[in-house]
Amino acid sequence: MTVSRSIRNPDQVSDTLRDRIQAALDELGYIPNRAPDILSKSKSHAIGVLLPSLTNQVFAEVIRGVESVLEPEGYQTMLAHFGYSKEVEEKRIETLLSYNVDALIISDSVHTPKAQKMLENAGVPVIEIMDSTSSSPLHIIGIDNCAAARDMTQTMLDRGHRNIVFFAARMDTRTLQKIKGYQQAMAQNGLKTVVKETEKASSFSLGAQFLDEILQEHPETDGIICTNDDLAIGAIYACQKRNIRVPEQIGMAGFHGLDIARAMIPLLATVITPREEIGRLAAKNIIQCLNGQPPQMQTVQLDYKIECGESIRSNK
Amino acid sequence: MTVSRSIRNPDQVSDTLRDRIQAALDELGYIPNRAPDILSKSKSHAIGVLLPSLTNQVFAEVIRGVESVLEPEGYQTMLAHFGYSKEVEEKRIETLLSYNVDALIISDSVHTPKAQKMLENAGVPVIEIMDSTSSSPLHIIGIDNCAAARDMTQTMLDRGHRNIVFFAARMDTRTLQKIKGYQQAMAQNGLKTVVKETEKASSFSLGAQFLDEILQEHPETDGIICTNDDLAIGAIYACQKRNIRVPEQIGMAGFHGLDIARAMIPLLATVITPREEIGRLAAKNIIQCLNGQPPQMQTVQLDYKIECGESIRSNK
DNA sequence: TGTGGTAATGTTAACGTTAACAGAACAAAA
DNA sequence: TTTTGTTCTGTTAACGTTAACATTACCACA
Repeated sequence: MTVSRSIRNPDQVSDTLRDRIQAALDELGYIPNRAPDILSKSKSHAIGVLLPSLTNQVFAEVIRGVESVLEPEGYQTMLAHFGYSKEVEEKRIETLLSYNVDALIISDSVHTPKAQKMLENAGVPVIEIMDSTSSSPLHIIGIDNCAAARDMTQTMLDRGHRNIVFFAARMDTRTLQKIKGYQQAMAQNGLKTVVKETEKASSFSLGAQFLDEILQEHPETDGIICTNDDLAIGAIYACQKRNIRVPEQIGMAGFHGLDIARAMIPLLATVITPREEIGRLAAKNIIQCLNGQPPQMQTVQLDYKIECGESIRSNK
Repeated sequence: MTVSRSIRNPDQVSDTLRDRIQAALDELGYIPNRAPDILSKSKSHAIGVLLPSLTNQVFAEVIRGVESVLEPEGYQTMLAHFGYSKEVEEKRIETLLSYNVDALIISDSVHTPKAQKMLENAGVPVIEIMDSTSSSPLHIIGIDNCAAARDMTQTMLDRGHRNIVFFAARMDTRTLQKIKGYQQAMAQNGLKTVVKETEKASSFSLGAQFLDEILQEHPETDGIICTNDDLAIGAIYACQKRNIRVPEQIGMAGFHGLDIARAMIPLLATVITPREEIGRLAAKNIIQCLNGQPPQMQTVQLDYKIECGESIRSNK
């Protein structure tokens, strides 16, 4: 007990004893064990973060945002990812909760029934991030993917692109929202929609492959909007190989505004999303909950920004 | 106790009771608590993985490799990163060990004295990954970064590039090894070396900035080898903006072979590193240790591959 | 009806830390 | 010397699960 005190409340222990204890700790290389604390107080000082993918740069930046807040507060981030599979997500939720995480940040609104139940009974704060249009009863922090895609489509329409196609991948909630926004904008202008889709992960090569296919299936295509930058960049490279001029012959727009999109030539038209800010806000919200302050808002909707770059036609 | 048995050894419990228990578990949404097990057996069924960065795609792929092995074995991956800071690394090692991880995968050989001591006294298997030339006493799985950089430099020299400069960032062990390899190859050919370096993270924009600077400082430069693909790609875009022909005027080589490097135009010359394989092997090694089999080899050195792409001059 | 055996269920202790309380040591004042 | 107060150190119990052991229930057979 005196050792414990000497670590946590050093001034309650006499100088002599504290020095002797410290010497012993150093010699032994003592590392405190968190397990008993977790056991007796169900407080792990760890926050679970559940994302579809870690390879995806978008989520890497969300993590950075989360950690920038949690770390100075003394919380450990416990990462897990589920590869876009609801069944794996269910297992991951169970694992995180079994480690007694103090709160949970998740990134989708559709779950298996069992996962849904676990989240309801978790007994710890749960926050959903990424898409603000989610119908989930949880606290939500994200952007309106539907509106963003609608805006980007309208921007392309305004600049003279007509036969615009949507390239989708990983048909998750967010991609479905983007497709919806694209369809709304096209419908408003009385244009028909074409969506290329796959359950596969998005990648540069998938963008190139989709471009080849669309040239066959819809040679009239003069604009493409992609569910993310990878697809758009892959498609642009494929155009360059085929001597198709971007944006004169085909305009190209991505989503997220990754570093590469903002460095490449031509500069990619894209929707810049506040990924790091989403992570930061989610973490702040969690900290508030854990400190007993109920969070103010049910849903926090952040702004996105349409960046026109050089890969869609210029205004008029 | 009967509930515990009904979960772990269902056949030792009568059918009636098992059904009643299951019904209760379902109703309550029971999630087992790992803390007591961790406490009484010091077995968390979690493996700590400590990397410099998660944003860096290279490490994201290492993680994928690690998880592809650990997950089917029923182990949870506990990720932590330290942003290339030895002090943060020390804290992270302590945190991971305080959660009773069953093993540790680390990615550097230089640590603070305290961190060093913690690793020695950890009482769990520790494996170091990434650079096989490390002098650490631990089990090591990685590639010979020095030889890889030497090979790439020699390849560029063979193809007529002479005034080759090295672009470095994040001066970690691996980058230092690469610089060493570059210097060896240049010295063998009686050429003088120029290294641009910074403690900042590598990025596309840093590559562009370095290119601008080197054009000022060493206008005779006709080849650049970069510590990773990001820098090389940023530098190539900067060349394109300045109408400098790659590879005719300046040859450019990266490191790692990221997706984008293998999709872009011109195809980037790069060293393809077996990142996912490193992760897989490290995890397999850990599993072996935990199953009581001592690993065969102290150091496992994996192969890299020189990919010439289109960004260095063609052979003769 | 008891006897022996097996199948099913129950009890205890252990893990490491700390809150809450208990006790000891010491100094200063009466 | 005793009393009082303060500072320091010690004891106990709790957290949830499970291995190891203990007990009970039940059935078959003598």
